[in-house]
Amino acid sequence: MLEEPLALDRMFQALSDQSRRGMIDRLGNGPASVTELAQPFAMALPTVMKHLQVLESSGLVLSEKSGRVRTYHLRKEALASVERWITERKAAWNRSFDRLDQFLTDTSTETIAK
Amino acid sequence: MLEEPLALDRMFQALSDQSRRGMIDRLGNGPASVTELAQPFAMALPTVMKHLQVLESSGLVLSEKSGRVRTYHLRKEALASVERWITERKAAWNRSFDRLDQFLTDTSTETIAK
DNA sequence: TGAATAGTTACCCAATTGGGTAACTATTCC
DNA sequence: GGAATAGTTACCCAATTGGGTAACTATTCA
Repeated sequence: MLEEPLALDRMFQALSDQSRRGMIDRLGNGPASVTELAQPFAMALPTVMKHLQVLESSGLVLSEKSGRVRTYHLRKEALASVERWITERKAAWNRSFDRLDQFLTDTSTETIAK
Repeated sequence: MLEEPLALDRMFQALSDQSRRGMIDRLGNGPASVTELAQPFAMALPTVMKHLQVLESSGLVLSEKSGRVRTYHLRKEALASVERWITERKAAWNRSFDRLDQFLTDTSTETIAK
């Protein structure tokens, strides 16, 4: 339950690059090899590999190699933990709005009560 | 409706640092000055300012200065656009699961039909 | 008006990042 | 066994990042 802050660091970092988000989108359609993932990008293969390593070390993606082909696939639970961070914040913000509402209500009631 | 990719880059980048996420958490409780935001951190003020500038240029946060005090506050709509990116992906993934389900169903029906 | 406060600017520095080439190691196919 | 394919390793490079110090400019308060 205790979210590792460094893991979140790496996930947000991994998501902060358009190309990497593109690779995640591609993987949303199912597993793919390095070459398939590289195909839409005007990048040298080793550069693509670095992006994939960033994604894998963030935990958003996994790979295993069979023969000469390495296949990547999504780890949806990881994306879920990013989502959790966001929804927790939204919840907290709404709570503090509620407190403000309450304060305003109390204040105007008092004013009326005078 | 067309999400600016570079804006997302900057938001995810801004969220990829624990200290910056801490400042966002603090701002969830209401607006705060630079000094207040700096208080929990063992960082020099100019370092804190850089974090705040990263947050502001990502659009997650806004500030205005009155007298000698600069006050920061959240821009919740911005966090919402990060959230949107994530929920869109989740939706897409579920759709591709549905297709897989359909495929498996069709296949087993065929097999039975033989 | 002078001291204290709040923030800002101008730099410095090492580590990381996102891009690249060249050369290499498996695997697989004819 | 040799060529083609898929990926990997070892480097290089400039720009960015996350930290810092020193010195400065408002503002506000006594």
